[in-house]
Amino acid sequence: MTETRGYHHGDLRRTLLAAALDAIEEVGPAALSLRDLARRAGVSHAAPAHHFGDKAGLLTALAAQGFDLLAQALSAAGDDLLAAGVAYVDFAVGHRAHFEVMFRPELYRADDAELVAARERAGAALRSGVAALPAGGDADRDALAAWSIAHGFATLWLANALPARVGNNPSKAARQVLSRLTP
Amino acid sequence: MTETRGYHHGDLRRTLLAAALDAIEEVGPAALSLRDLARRAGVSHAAPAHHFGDKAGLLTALAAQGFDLLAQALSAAGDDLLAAGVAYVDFAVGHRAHFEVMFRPELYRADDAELVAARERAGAALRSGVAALPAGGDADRDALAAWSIAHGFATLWLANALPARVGNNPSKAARQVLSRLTP
DNA sequence: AGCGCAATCTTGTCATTGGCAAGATTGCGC
DNA sequence: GCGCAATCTTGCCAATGACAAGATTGCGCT
Repeated sequence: MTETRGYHHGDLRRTLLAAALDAIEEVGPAALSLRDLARRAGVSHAAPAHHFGDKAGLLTALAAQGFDLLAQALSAAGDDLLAAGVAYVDFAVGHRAHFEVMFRPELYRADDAELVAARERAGAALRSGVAALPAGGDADRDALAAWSIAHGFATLWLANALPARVGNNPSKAARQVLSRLTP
Repeated sequence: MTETRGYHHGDLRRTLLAAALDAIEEVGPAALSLRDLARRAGVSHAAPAHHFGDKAGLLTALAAQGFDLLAQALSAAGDDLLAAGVAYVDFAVGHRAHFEVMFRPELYRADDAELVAARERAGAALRSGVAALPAGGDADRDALAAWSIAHGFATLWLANALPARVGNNPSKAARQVLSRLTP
């Protein structure tokens, strides 16, 4: 894969995205350095700019990829609200770098066409996850409540803000917390 | 207040913290520039370092201040769960800069003594807000669910991730969503 | 009153970074 | 096999964070 070591890298764009995920998990999306990515990929310091324009361009590509992965994860979880919520949290923990970029729109171009499309796919998957709710309630309110509780738990987990007693198994803890919504 | 314009500023520490809040609301906590703060305060580029050591030191002070303000806001909201939740969201929206720093521990020194104390005060206020819950449920789970839903809604609101139909009144929207927890 | 000293602030410097411009190399279409 | 555009490199500049060394000031102590 990375054996092509001529003047042309051959697969630099994907290599840079993968390196960015590693770097973001180490230092966070804000402290990401394009030059560091170039060093990790073994190319010159200006090579990334050709593929992504600037740092915001790279993060835009990463965010779009993230929304796409989230849409897939939510679709795979099916129509069960609890399963969708757990899938949401699992995605956040398992794709921490993607998740952290996705919900920091000041870091990327939120109006990018490809990104908007991916985000809408994820939104549709989210809505279909809460479609099968017990009738009688306000659907909008219930959907927003479900999204909020899953997103809040995931965010607090990633920020290391939760007390130790919650344990170290995000799926299990998330299932307990989310079950509060579906009595 | 800022009329003392001798060699010594007189109130530089507070001035820098206030300038930092403005700057963070404009460009986010990661893009904060110490040199920009120094320019806003009318001092030399190295002056901030004397009061805070480095950028992480300034953000640590800001986070501690934020947890303190949050503790006050939650205490003022009383023991009602819904009121506490709305107060949490109101704090996030009304003190956006503080809130964004507080839950990004990679930006500051999370083991700072003053900060740990303030965070524990906020945690205590949070727990007392959910203490008066209908008996029968798991208290830990209910507290975590309440925190998650309030935090998630606030985070999604700040990230501009919510659909337009939610409106532009965070308190009102938050009250509706939070009421899902207390039927 | 005045002296010393520490706190406060300034100037100067260096490595790192993002971004731009110009040039080198390569692979692909014709 | 030729031209050309895509890809990558080298070189450069301004901005930044951090550090060192020096200037200025106010406060405590005698």
